[in-house]
Amino acid sequence: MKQKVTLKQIANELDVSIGTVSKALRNSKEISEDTRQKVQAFAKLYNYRPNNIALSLKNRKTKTIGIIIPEIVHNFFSKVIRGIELVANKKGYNVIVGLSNESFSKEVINMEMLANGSIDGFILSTSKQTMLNQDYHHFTESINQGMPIVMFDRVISEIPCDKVIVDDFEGAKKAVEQLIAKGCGKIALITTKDYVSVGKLRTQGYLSALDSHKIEAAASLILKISEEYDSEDQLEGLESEIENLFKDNPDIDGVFAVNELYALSAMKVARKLNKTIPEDIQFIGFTDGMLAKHATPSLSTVSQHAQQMGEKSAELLIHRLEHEEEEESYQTVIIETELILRNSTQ
Amino acid sequence: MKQKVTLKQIANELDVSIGTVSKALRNSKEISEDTRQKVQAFAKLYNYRPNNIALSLKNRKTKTIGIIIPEIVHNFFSKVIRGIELVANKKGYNVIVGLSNESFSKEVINMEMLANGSIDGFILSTSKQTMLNQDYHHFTESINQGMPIVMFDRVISEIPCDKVIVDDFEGAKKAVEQLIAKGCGKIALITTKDYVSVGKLRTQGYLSALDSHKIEAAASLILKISEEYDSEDQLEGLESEIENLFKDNPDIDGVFAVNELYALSAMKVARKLNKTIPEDIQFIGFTDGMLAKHATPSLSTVSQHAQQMGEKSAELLIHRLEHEEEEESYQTVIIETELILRNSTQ
DNA sequence: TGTTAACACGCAAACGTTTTCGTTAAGAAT
DNA sequence: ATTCTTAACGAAAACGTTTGCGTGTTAACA
Repeated sequence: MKQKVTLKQIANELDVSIGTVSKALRNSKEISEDTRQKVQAFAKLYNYRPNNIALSLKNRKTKTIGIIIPEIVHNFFSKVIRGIELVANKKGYNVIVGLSNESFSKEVINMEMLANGSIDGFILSTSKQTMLNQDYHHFTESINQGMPIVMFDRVISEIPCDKVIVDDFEGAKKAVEQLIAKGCGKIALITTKDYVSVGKLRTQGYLSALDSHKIEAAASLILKISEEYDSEDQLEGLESEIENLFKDNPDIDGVFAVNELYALSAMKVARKLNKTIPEDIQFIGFTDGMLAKHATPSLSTVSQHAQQMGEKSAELLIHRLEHEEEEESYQTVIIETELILRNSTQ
Repeated sequence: MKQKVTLKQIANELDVSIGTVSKALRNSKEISEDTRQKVQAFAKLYNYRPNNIALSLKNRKTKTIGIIIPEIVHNFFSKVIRGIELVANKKGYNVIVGLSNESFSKEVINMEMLANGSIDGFILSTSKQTMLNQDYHHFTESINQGMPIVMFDRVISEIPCDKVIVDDFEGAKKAVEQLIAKGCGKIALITTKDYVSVGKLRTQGYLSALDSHKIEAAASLILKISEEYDSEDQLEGLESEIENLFKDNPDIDGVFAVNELYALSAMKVARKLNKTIPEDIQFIGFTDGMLAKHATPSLSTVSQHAQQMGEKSAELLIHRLEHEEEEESYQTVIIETELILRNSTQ
C-alpha cells in the first residue's frame, strides 16, 4: 500500500527543501529548470496530489458547497441537486448534502456541523417545521459569520440572502386559467396547510385566476391536506379526504393540485367514482416529476424546472463566494414555470 | 459581522496561551478550576466551535464519506443516499456526493477530486461506462492508498472491498416463478445489455426459473434494451421495441422487466394492443420505486430495500474506518429482495 | 580584484488544532 | 536551608500547504 506522498517526502528524497518542491511543482520562476524537471518527474511518478485539507486550511476556502434539503427521495429535490452539482463541479466545487427530513432540529444540527469550516456557503430549502416555528436564528447566524446562503423554492423573505424561486403564484394562475379555458366551471383546489409558503402562493394564484374570470371561490372546494398524509404509506388518508371532497361536491369538473401526489390521488379517486378523465373532470398538478408522465392518463403539470433552479442557485452562491469584496446586494431570481399539457386535460 | 472565533483569539483576550485554552475547553485536569471556568464562559459567549478543517488536518480524518453514484434523479439511488446519510449522521459523519452521470471519466475525476484528503472512504455504485470499459484502475488506486471503498448494487467482483448487493438472481427467479404459479406459460423478459452486472444476473434468474419448471426459454422472448433508450425523453424508441416484441409473440401472457420503466412501458404498450392486465397478461418489474405504486394498474415488483442497502453500506464503511488496525477480511452483504404483489398480477 | 546583480534555493510564518514536554513557583518534606 | 513534589501553565511540534524574504553562489562588469 503506497500511501499518499507529501511535499515533505519528496523534499527528503530529492534533498531539497519543502518550499523548493512546492515552487517547482507550481512552475515558479525561482526554481532552476533542472530541479524543476527533477521534482516534477518524481511527483508524477509517485502521483503526487496536494492535500485538499491542508489547502483548505491555508486558503480558508474549502471549495465545497453545503446543501440542506428536507428530503432527498423526491424528484424535485434530486433534480435541484443535479443542477447544483453540475455547475459546482464545473467550477471546481464539491457538494456536501445534509437532510433535514423536514425537522427543525435536524436542519440546525446539520448546518452547525457544516458551518465550522467544512464549507464555503449554503444552498438550502427550508424544512416545514422551520417555517412553522418561524425560528430562523441558524440562518441569521450563518450569514452574520460571513457564510453566504442561497435559498431556493421554500424561502424566507425576512432573511437577507440570494433566493431562487419559481413563480408559484403565476404558475398556479396559469394552470387554473387553462382549466377555465377548457371549460371547467367548478374547480377544486387540493393544497397544503398555509404555513408552507409555496402552498400559500399557489393557493393565491388559484384564487386570482378564479377572480379574474368572475368565478366565485368557494371554501368547500378548497381542500387543505395536513402533512401527516404526505408520507408514501399514508395514501389511504389522503384519498379518503379527497373522496369526501368529491362526494360533497359532485359537480366538480376541474382539479388543481399543488403537487403530483395530490393530483394523482385525486385522479385515482375520480376513476373510482366512475368519472372519466378528461371528459368529466380535468386535472392539473404542480411540479413536473416522474409520476406525471407515466400516470394514466398522463397528468398535465406546471413544470418548475428544478434542475435550472439548482444551476442558478449554484451560480449565485459561487459568484458571491468569488466576489466577496464587492458586497453586491442580494437578488431574487424567479424561474419561469411552464405548463405541460398531457392527457388529464382536454 | 462577528467572524468565527479561534483559540488564538480567546488566548489573546484572556492572556493565556493557546494550549491552555484548548486544554481548558477539553476539561483537562492540568488546568485550574479558575481559568477553566473563565475560558469556558468566554468560549460560550463567543460561540466558539473548533474548526473542522484544522481538526481534519491534525487527525488525518475528515469524518466525511464520499458517495459516487451514476445518477441522483432516480428513486433507487436517492433512497440509498438517504440510508447512508441516516447512519452516517448518527455516527457524526457527513456525506459528500459526486455524480458520474454513467460516465467513466466523470467517475474518475470525481473520485480524484475527493481522494486528496477530502474524505475518509467511498461508497459507490459503478457507472455503466466503467462496467463496459472494464477499467478499474481508479478503484484499485484508491484502495492501495488506504482509502477504503464499499460498493453497492453495481459491484465489481474483482475489486477487493466490502460489497452490498441485492440477490438479483434469486429476486428475478422469485418473480418469474410467481408468474408461472399464476398460470403464465409464455413469459417475456425485458432486460438491459449484458455488461450491466445486475441485468445479467436478473436474466439468469429468469432463465433458471423457467428451467426449473421445464419451460423452454426462447431467445425471441428476451428483449435487451440498449441504453440509449433509457433516458426519460426517449420513451418512443423503448416502446416501439416492446411493441415489436409483442407483435412477434402475440401469445405472451407474462412479462418480467428488470426495472420499473421497462415494466411500465410494457404495460402501456399492452394496453395499446388491447390486452387487459392482469387477465390477458401479467407484469412484474424489478426495483420498487415511485412509479410502481402509482401506475394503473399498480405494478407488482421486486423490492430491493434501497434504504437498507445504504444503511448497511455506511455501517460497513464506518466500521472499517474505525477499526483500521484490525484489517478484517472483506465481506459481501446480500440484502434480501421482497416480492410486492399489486394489481399487475393475478 | 572588488562590486554587483541575477539566480537558485532554504527558512520560517501562517492557517487552527491537539498534545507532549518542559518550566516555574509554591509548598512540603528532610 | 536544601531538596522534592506538585499544580498550573507555556512552548513547540505536528498535520500539509504556500509564499515572502533572506542568503549564498556564481558570473559579469568596472
